Amino acid sequence: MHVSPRASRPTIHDVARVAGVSRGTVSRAINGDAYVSAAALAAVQRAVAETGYVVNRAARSLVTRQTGSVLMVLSEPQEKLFEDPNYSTLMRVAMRRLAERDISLVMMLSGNDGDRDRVVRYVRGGHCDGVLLVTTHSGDPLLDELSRQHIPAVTCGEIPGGRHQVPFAAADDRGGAQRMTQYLADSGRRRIATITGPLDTPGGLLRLEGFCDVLGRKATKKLIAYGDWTRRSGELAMTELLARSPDLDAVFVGNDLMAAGALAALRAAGRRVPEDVAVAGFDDSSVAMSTHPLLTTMRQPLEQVAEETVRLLLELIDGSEAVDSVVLPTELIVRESA
Amino acid sequence: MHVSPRASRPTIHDVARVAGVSRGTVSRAINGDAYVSAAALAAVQRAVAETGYVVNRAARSLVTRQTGSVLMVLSEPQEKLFEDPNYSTLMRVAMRRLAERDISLVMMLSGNDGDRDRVVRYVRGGHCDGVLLVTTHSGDPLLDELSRQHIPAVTCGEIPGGRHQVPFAAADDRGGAQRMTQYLADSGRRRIATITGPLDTPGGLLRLEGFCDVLGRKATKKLIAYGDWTRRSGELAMTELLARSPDLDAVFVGNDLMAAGALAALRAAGRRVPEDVAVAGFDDSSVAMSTHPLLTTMRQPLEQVAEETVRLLLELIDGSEAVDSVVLPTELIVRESA
DNA sequence: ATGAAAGCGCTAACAG
DNA sequence: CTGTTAGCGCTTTCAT
Repeated sequence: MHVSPRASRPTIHDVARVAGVSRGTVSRAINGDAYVSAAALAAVQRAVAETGYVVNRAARSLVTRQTGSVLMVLSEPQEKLFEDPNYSTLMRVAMRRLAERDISLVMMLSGNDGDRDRVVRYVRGGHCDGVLLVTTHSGDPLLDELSRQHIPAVTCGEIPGGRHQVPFAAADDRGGAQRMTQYLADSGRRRIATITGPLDTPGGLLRLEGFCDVLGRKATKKLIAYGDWTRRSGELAMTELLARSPDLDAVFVGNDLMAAGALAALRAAGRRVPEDVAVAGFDDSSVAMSTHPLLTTMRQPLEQVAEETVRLLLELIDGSEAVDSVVLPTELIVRESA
Repeated sequence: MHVSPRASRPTIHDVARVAGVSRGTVSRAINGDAYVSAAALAAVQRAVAETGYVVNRAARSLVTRQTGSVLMVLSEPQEKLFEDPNYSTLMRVAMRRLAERDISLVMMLSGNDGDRDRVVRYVRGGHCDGVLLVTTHSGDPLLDELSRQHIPAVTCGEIPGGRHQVPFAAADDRGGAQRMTQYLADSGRRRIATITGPLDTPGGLLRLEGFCDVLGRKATKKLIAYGDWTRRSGELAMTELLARSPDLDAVFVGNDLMAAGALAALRAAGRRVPEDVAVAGFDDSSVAMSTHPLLTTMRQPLEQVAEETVRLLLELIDGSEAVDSVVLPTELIVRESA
């Protein structure tokens, strides 16, 4: 006595029988083909409701060669993946916008070689109609595979050192950094230091460049320290800066999380913020509102960046040959720390 | 002149030709069937490498009626979705563990009715082999669909008011709350208040119950305020408590984020922490290390909870008729605030 | 141990 | 406008 492991679902055949039309007509009705009589359409709709029919995507994929899904690839080392609100915003927006078009979002990690291999196999297998890249690095073999297979792909944030021309949407990191540095200088700060993110990330590099654009020769090595976006690294970098340049009176930090770390280091060193040292962050993430003092920072239009990223991908999937990358303006948020 | 939109991929047919065997044999070789000669196996492997063959999942699904994918459903209103590290940990662990078995993770939101509908259709369509529920509420129509279709499902955190017996993995919220409340009492605190999470979430309800377990009749209405997990709600609730019970000397807050808000309210009211008022959180999330003073809190074994959740689901997918839910112990982390 | 052949459920080309 | 038909690429009997 074999019990079928799962109730078998109604097929297009059942719908055709109930509606009293052929399978071809059902297919046309379902897919919004113009050549369907009103009567047939109504009959099919009734039959679909009655049978509880849901299209079998595997069968459809087999013939259309479209999968109805988009792959989002997260390429950071897994641990610190989600300290950054960038990811969650993009994910949320992508889920919403793709769902509207009945495209499903599948997520894969690509932190180590094994992962990367899996992702390449997945893409090569044609299992998705497009790819959403997050923090991809320049040498990633996935980029080659993508262009070889002509799979639509976009990245959220520019790929650093990109010889590959994957379109992207991003905040104006460089301009934002210039703006903040200028603000610090305009406030009368004379010895302005910076703590950068990893220089192999666009945010890390571009924000440092913006800083240097404004300060020019005054941006000496002694005033630049390197972090990795984590709170802890900000704390360490600040301690180091204090040792190297005890007379600094301001610090532009590459992101809010590191700025929170810097604040802790400053407090430990007995410096008052902002009286002795002004501290500025970048992102306007939620931590900016939970530090003491409240953090002055550059707001990134995360939501918009995410929206644009997804829009770009959708356009490509819909057949656009090429799309233009977009860069969105940042906004200075003055609170207490600078 | 029609250009094919995408290079056509090698099929099992190509592999068979190159390997000099039949398609049936290739299929057996690929799927690890025992009845394949060593010679045939080697030939197939060589041919696969040579052709760059990757199985077409859609075709396979069509016959096996398995999809090789798991659906993760996020049922919170979209905005505050990711303030909670719970989600990201579960997602990360799920991606890793599922990838190991070549199962892909698709994510869907189910915040409003439209979303919920889509999810039900997706599941009804048989588009996934199992479902990972996150913060599902008791009345969710998805639960009915799941049991009707006999689709394996587990939840991360118990479903409140659950008549449905979906297996789950969770931290010991109630025990943890008891432990923390007891710690506060043992420290000599006499007027202990609490700020709860939403009572329709397991964490919200169970942590309040744990609080009441220890305090008994001393847990009066005047000492209980309600929040919604957000920082802002914690700040508001604390302000309210201070107005109602100015003599309180400790507060057990349902999560760290609200505790950060409570800290701000206390500071605004001129109370010193922990001298005047002890503050305790729950979760040991990253904000606990960025407050001033550092937050004393209960650590949830998030990573383990996630691991167990996924393990449970995989067992179900592998054919277990039923699995037991698991509850993991929490740990008291004493820092500066209490 | 292997080949041949029959579908899985669907779309699309073709007649009508 | 609609029915018929030929596959899409794969697994899985059934013979051999």
